[in-house]
Amino acid sequence: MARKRQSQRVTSYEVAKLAGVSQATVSRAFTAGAQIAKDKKDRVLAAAKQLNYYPNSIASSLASASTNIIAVIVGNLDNPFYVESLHAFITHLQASGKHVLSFTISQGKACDDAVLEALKYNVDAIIVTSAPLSNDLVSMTKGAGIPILLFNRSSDDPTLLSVRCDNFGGGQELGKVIYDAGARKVLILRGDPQGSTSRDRVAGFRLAVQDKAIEAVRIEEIDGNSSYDGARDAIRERFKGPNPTFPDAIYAVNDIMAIGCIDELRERFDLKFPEDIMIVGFDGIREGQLQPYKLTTIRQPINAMVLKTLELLAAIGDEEDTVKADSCVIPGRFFEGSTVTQMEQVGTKIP
Amino acid sequence: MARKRQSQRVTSYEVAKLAGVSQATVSRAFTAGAQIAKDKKDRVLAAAKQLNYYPNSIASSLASASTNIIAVIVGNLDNPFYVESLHAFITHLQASGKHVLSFTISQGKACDDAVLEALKYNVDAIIVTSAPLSNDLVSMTKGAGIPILLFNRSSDDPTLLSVRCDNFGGGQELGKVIYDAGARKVLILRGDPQGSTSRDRVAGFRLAVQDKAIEAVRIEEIDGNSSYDGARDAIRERFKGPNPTFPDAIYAVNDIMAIGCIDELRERFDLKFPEDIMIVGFDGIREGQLQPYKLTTIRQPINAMVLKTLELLAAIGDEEDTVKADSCVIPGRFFEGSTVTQMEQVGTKIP
DNA sequence: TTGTAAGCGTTATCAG
DNA sequence: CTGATAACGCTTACAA
Repeated sequence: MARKRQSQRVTSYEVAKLAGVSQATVSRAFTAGAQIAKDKKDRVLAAAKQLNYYPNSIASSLASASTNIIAVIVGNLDNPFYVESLHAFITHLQASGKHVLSFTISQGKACDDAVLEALKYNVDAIIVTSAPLSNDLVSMTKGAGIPILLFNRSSDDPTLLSVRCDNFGGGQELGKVIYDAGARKVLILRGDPQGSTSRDRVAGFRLAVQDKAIEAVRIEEIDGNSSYDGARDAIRERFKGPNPTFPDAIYAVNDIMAIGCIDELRERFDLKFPEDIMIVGFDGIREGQLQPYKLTTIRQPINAMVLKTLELLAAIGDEEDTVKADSCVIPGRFFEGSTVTQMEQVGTKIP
Repeated sequence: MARKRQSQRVTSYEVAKLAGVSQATVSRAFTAGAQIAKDKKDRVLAAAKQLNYYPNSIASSLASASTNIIAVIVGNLDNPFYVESLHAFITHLQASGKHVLSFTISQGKACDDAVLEALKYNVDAIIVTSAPLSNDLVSMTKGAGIPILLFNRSSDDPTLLSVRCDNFGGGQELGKVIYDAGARKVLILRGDPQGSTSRDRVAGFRLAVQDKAIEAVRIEEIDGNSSYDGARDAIRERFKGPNPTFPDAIYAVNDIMAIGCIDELRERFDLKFPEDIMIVGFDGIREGQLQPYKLTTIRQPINAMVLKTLELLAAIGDEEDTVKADSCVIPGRFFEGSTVTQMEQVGTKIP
């Protein structure tokens, strides 16, 4: 049964032979914390270096339980927030010797295919950022014993762990700020109307405004597709026609849409922020802090969120069920840019 | 030799039993284009669905030659260009049933560790974007028979395939544009002084300017670290002190530095572009086209570059050596923003 | 077209 | 602490 050798890759057997030990000993030499005498280890490592040997992680994945691969499914790399998140995941996982298998999902599509692929590769965990997930797949991952974690989104399924920013609380904070600044006519730019994130951010905002509202506040909501272009389109549509009237403030549920708003309103109407309109966003992406924007926003603590996620992952590994979902909502931090100001100074173009 | 079963994952043996066929037949049922009778295949697939079976890619990777995993090593996700590139790689590879194992490298560090990790996982190929690579590692990948491709950078090692934009040509084009606009005093903001990319872009620019130069052009070069912050720092340092004099034009060898320049000069000196200073960048990242910038630049054809890269990969798979490196330099396209104008209209603050 | 069985290169168990 | 050896779940020659 001759079989063509698929590559010239050195195996632990060859190292073992050269070092004069068993293959098992070679394996131990490359396993941190394994029981092995120092001299043997040195001998093995020397032989390995001489032969240019490095362990075959695929073989080790097959033989052991774990691949050291984490699947990260990113919904939408057009939104810098997800880029920064992916970046953080790669960096932190790399630091702890794990690897990231990245998937992207086109807007609006379910991430079922990606999850299935991840399952095939026996990944240690699946992290889903912002994309819907079918119940079938969730149960398959459970069957496979592979943890799924949601990042920056929640789910109706309470058994699914999720790490996210306190979207409701952040929305509230922005609502207060906007109300206190004197805005009484507010336009909200929603993201994905299906998504929990947008919903919570809007709900928090509305609650804060209503709590405060001795004076009535008129709120209008439109959809901005969670994207720069979507926001520009929505704004263009909303303020088309001659002599549009503008609100006192705009609340975009994420920064990238806020930037889209600003660009569109500057370009078409030469509006000034905050003099003509106030605007706030949510996320704290870097673009929002570029000099022409200096956007007032809630900064999501991406690093803390990522670390929390990895912590949860570790916890799941240890004990099956002691994981409490409560602690997985992390507060964002208000960031004062220069797109909100006291209403006295605001000269809106409203008749 | 009892051994604890590591998971409840269904194997092809169980499917085989249920379907009343051999395990090999199950394997064939899941292999596209395999020789198998339709009725058997249907039977197998039905059994698989019933048991929630899906193939184990790790096992298949071990048994076969290929993992269907491509390692993509990204130097610097702070630069949106690399983000867009990574995005394109993930998208296109996903479309052809491959997977992306992502690595990032901290600024200035070699990507040797990442390459070694990739080798351990027996990836089908390694794509390196912008990070230095030691010769040892290159020879190791050769030994392992794993192709390495450079993306957006070249190397002294002529055996290394590389796909990149025509940096020299793009630099030339920008040089012409700047000269023709009337600039005679130019500040160049370099990126990584070691890197081929920055070097070629500068060389092309200088050549074009010298070719044209009936009038002498004064060129000064400073380093911007290829980053937004680096550019701001460099500009701040360069124009510190009272009454600085400004050049006619700035050539930042990438867009993200150009944006940094603009922000810094706007914030500190309230300069207008192009009225006070002209500026051009290179890359064509989305940020450069935001309304406050509208940066004149050379747009790198990321998609074409990525497709070319994957094409090369496929070619390497087929025939070992027929790959010609010539065709791997792809021209960029000049994009006219609004940061260059005829010098008559330029009123610099130079005494 | 199908089944049999020998790898693929590790890890993990167990006996020494 | 070390070595022998059985998995791990698949692919693939080869025989039927």
